[in-house]
Amino acid sequence: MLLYYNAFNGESMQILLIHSDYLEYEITSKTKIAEEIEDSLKQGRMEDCLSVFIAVEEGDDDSVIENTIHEITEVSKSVKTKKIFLYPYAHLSKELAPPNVAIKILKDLESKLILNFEVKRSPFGYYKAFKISCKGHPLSELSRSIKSQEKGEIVSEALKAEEKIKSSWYILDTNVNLVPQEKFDFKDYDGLRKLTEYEVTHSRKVDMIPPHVEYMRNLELVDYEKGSDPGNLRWYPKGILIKRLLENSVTDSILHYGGMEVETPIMYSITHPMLSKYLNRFPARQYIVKSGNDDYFLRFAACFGQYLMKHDMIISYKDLPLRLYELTRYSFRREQRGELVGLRRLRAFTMPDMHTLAPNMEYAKREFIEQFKLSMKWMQEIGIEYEVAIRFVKSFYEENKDFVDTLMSLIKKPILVEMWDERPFYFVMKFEFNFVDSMNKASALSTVQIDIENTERFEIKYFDEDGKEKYPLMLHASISGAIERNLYALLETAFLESKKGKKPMLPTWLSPTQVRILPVGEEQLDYSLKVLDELDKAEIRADIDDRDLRLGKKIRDAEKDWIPYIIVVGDDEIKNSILNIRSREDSSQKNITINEFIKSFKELVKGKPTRPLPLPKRLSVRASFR
RNA sequence: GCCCUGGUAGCUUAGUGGUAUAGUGCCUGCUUGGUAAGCAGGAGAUCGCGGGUUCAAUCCCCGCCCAGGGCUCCA
Repeated sequence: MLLYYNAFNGESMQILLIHSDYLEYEITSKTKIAEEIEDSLKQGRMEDCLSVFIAVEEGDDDSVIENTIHEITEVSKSVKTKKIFLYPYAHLSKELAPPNVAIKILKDLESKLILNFEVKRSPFGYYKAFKISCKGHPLSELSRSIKSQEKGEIVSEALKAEEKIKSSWYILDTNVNLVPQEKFDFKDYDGLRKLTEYEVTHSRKVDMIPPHVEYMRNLELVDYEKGSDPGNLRWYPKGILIKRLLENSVTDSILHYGGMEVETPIMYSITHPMLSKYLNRFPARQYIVKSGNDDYFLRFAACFGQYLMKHDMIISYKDLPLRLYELTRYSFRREQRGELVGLRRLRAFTMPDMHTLAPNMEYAKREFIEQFKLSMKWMQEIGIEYEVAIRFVKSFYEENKDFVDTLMSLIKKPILVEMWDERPFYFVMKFEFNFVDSMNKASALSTVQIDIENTERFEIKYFDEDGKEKYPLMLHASISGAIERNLYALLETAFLESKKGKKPMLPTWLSPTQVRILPVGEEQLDYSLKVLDELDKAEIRADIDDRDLRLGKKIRDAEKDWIPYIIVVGDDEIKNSILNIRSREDSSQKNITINEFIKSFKELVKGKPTRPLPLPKRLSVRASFR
């Protein structure tokens, strides 16, 4: 099994630090476990250095390296030296690591320390004569135990491989020329410039709480939940309304496209042979759940359940393309603590996940293009601006340039391209639609990938015309990307608009309260309730501010709630059977009849799903969630 | 996960080695009003959690938790 746990308490690397006037050594003889060395390493001397004697213990792994560097750095600061002498010294421990592990850790340590220090290392596995002179001041002799990571964590091979993979960055211009990223003129492409900077150089200069985090909490949509693991949120009624509308909307579009909706378990056995192999080809960290004595991992997408389902299916070439779809509530990824932010990066998130089987690459490409279009349509429907990134294995690009032409003819703007020398994951190509937020951070929403290895791994087969069983190709698609991330993009978009001087708001079809009725005083309440009833019958989410407050106050509260339409009901309106309506979008006021309003409103939200308001309609009896 | 910064009523926040402001929200009463905040009174805080130093800790020290930023990473 390729998975590994680095963990378990107890093991630690032992180090002894001595601030020395000098340390010198000379090899006397070789042991069986000696590393190969050059002659220059047979003796050595360093002056005014921090001598670091090290014993790598059983169970130590890479995770001790950073901690050791940290310790050495701290001590070197306090004794004010930039010279480090690493000296393997087995006698510090009774439970030594295997020699190959120890050598690797020592070398890694050396190569990382060398970035900030002058470093010498004596060779591993030799008897050596050495002389040392200890400075003798209070801080000059220190010993430390460096622990491995304490908690069990599974790091997939793909995650580790990703660190090593070489990629090149280009911009595909509108003439479908591949321009090296640094040579492209970004003048008219600010969003793409930000995406590229983010992806290539990772440079950003920001120092503020992300606007969407303030919004999500202040609007009583979503909040942090201290009682859970970080990155698992609590959703209030208004938030869940928006979430459900987005979910229903994307599910509808996928069902119309031809996805067959299924539901699969959220946890799978860690020892299942097919699954554990796949875990290692996916760049994510997992949650582990115990059931009795068995370990299960929480799914990070709908892949597992759908693969296992497809494995058992009997599929003819006539049935292709075959698309299984699930809205994963939830997908779990145990992201690093420091990566989690608001709605942008979570440990539990909702994602529509569709897997399409295609008999060959031509077919797969055709599907890819259709799903690319479907994603474009989604982004357009929720009104989010995005930048396109495509990632290829180099050889795939060389063989499929025409395919790229087609994508460009659809998107008609420059695209960021990442090209891999070799294939780090299970896919040869993917696209993403990236949203760039108010802090110039980019994150992926829609994505489709062409997978060339998993049908074989999971023994997913179809019967071809010739009656033989074959492995199809498979596309992974998340048409909208994570639903939470869609809301993040909507809120950040609202913030970006507000910076331009517009009032921040959500699209009307997603606004929890779409219309608020404000009776000027108590005498208008009965009439106002009738108006509310009419709107309710028309399936418009309306509520009424029947609290004993001044009108100005009620208006202010409605504005703070980003309500798209405010209706004020006073004696004049009642007398003339007319509604006074203020629109948030353009701050205009209109006097129209209720039927006119309903008609224009329905026109505006045509084709969009709707749900009732999940809160009391009278504000006077509505509790606040925070 | 590591590094940096922060955590004081529901929310926003002032402040201090001798347990603490204010605004807002909430409750009560008064008021009745036209497009972003009427008036008054009241309740509301183990100052994130645990330990240490001290006669005394919300404040100083250590550990932890949570959040934001950086590294890293992605739906």
